[in-house]
Amino acid sequence: MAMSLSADDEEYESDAEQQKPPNRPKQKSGPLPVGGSKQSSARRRRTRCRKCEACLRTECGECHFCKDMKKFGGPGRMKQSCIMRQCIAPVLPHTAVCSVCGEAGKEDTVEEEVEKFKIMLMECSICNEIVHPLCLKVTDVGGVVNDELPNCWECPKCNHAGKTGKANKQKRGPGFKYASNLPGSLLKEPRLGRDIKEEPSPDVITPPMAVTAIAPLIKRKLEKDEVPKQRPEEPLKKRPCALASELQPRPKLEENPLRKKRKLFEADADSAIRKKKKAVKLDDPLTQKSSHLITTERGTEQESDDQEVVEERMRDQEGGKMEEFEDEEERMDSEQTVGQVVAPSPLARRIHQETSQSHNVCPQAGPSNSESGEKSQARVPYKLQRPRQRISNKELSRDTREEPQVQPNISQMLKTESPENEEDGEESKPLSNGQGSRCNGGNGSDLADWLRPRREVNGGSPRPPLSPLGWRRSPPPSSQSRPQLSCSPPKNVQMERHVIRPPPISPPPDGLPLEDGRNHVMRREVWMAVFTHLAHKDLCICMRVCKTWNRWCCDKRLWTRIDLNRCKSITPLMLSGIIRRQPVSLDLSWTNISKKQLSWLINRLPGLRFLLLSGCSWVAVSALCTSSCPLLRTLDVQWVEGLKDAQMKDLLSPPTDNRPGQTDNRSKLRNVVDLRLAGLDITDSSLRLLIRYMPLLSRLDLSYCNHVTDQSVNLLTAAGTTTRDSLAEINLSVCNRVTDQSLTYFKRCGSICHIDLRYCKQVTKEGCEQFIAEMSVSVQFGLIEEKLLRKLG
DNA sequence: TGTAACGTTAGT
DNA sequence: ACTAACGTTACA
Repeated sequence: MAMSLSADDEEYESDAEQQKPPNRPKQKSGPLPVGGSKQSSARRRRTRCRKCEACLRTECGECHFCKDMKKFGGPGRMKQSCIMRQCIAPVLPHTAVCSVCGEAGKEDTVEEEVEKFKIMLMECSICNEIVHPLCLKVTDVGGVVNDELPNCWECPKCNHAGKTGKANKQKRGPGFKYASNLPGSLLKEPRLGRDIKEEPSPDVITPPMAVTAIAPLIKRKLEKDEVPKQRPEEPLKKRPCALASELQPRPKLEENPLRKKRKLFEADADSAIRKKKKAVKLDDPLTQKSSHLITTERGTEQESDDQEVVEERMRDQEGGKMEEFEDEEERMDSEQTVGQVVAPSPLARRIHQETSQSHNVCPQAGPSNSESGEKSQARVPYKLQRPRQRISNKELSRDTREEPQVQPNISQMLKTESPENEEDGEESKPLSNGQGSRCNGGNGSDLADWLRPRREVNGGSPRPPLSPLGWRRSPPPSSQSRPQLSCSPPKNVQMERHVIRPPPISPPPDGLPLEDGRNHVMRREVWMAVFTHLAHKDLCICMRVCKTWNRWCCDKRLWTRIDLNRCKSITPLMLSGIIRRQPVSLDLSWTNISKKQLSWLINRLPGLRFLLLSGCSWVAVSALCTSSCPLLRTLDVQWVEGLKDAQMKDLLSPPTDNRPGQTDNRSKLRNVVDLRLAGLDITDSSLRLLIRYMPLLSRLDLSYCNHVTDQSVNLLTAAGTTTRDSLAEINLSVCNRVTDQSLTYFKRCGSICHIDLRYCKQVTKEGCEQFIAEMSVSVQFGLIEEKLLRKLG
């Protein structure tokens, strides 16, 4: 299509219509029949929940889909929802009815979760049938509820029949919307599903794989009203199974990622989880009071599973030498129940310790302490592959129907996701938010992991000396090389496999449930006030205390600024943690973040205002060329390796969108106010671009830019330029080609109030004094330091 | 294999 | 009737 539509007018659009764009599908009979009858393959189209954060957002106007919309001047051919508004929990349409009794869902008519489940509509991800579980009358087999999607399960019939859903052309399951239309690599994950490979992703760690039948249900229900959890796409493929598949063979899931997690109605439903365990058993999940059951189960199960995991882990990880890391949250998750606000049980602890290693299986595994970036990178792929191999082997030798292969994973998830699981229990009432817990669970630790190690890293890793100059000092050019950039950008980062999930939306619980069932006297906001004073590292520790704190501490208000400066390696889990916390400011300076990772990040941080990428590679920074971050105010790309004029052009130039209707000539960085270009080999040609595309530029750091001259300043302050009026602060320190002449140019700037010319060999003290004298007529400047001029008052 | 485009459904 | 957009198809 690109070609035929390359003409770029809207008018052309009509022509195009007539001419029939290349991609126009041939006429087809039309998608799914309505009515959701029992025919398999007749699927009810889902619709947005209207409640999740994504649904509540307004269109960004910037994404691929928005640009296609007529309202944004596009041709309106794609007909897709704004990327920022991809519903995380698409629901069944209101018109959906039970294929057995013909009636709608009636869960609103009862209070009890178990009852609700029986009369709510459930859509089978395999046969697409929508029914009230109660109408099925099938009690001998269990249904498997898909926690990822509201009202979705594998009905008892299909489950019992061993259908895999794959039959329906690799179905993704209801509500699983591929973001396939999205350009770039950002959203590749969905597709992955197809090939089975579910990769470990941050989210994976938190999959809600339920374990028991009813509990999950209950939980899900609760969540449902609060907040939809994840995105449609992920559910299927990625989330649930990712970890699992990675870790071990999961024939079935593989076939149909959608399927999954919990069994209902099945006496031994839980078997899935405990398969290894076997010790504990649920009677009838449906009728059981899940709470303690779950707890109990967990206890034992965990233990055994953990061991298995460990073993498995050892095997997987050569020598079992993983980096040590603390999975605080995991511990928290596994050990504590909602009500428990304090100390984990010794047993739990022990288990945790024993199994801590296993967690490393997850790609997240925070920053490796001593592991080199490369190493850690390599690790990922390794894991990814491993499982596959195993899968095939096991598949061959095992009854795929069994869920056994899932165990280790599950146990892991239990550990990591525990909050959710626990919630399943009756105790779940307090939070009852799978999503929240999930997020918190996995993320708390991830962050903790990286925050902690970071310290060490900081201490030991080579760091360019700080410049003596104030103003965002920057590492001197020559002296040191950029920290491990050499081994930087992870190549095989599986970003593609990451689930795209907005931050938690459900309101966190307001109270802190105690063991006695009551709430702590201090309400959430009070606690939050306290948390506000904690360092991130401490917040991470707090996140281990209990689920409630875990959620509270993940509040984005506490994470407006995330600093990963010089963090050795950026792991998937960290990325996920970042997304969840939705920082306003993100410092990734001197990290080896890859382009894909950065792209993935910024596309998910709509509120990002400050992005610091100094010392990163241009390859990574180039992600800004293709990703949208219209609200970015501060961009720090100083000392970016390979960033020269040509790259600056790529960075600043408006997107070249040839599609009809695309006439946005504005730069993606048009709202940048503070730009840091220290240490770059850029010339006036880059400055011209700045002048042209950054009309709001107020602070500009050109220190250590050896190509900057008086002429450069002349350009920036020339009549007719926006910078002439917008520039308030400029740093030209260590720009040896700048002379006193530049000072005369600065007199033209109406807003200038800070001029840093320190260490500029050709700038004289006399020149500065003269500037001050001449400016004194209108503005009083002073010398803060030698060659450092600042407006007084 | 990636994704633009489309027919049709869901909601107002 | 209209808009939004889901889920699928087919082109490149």
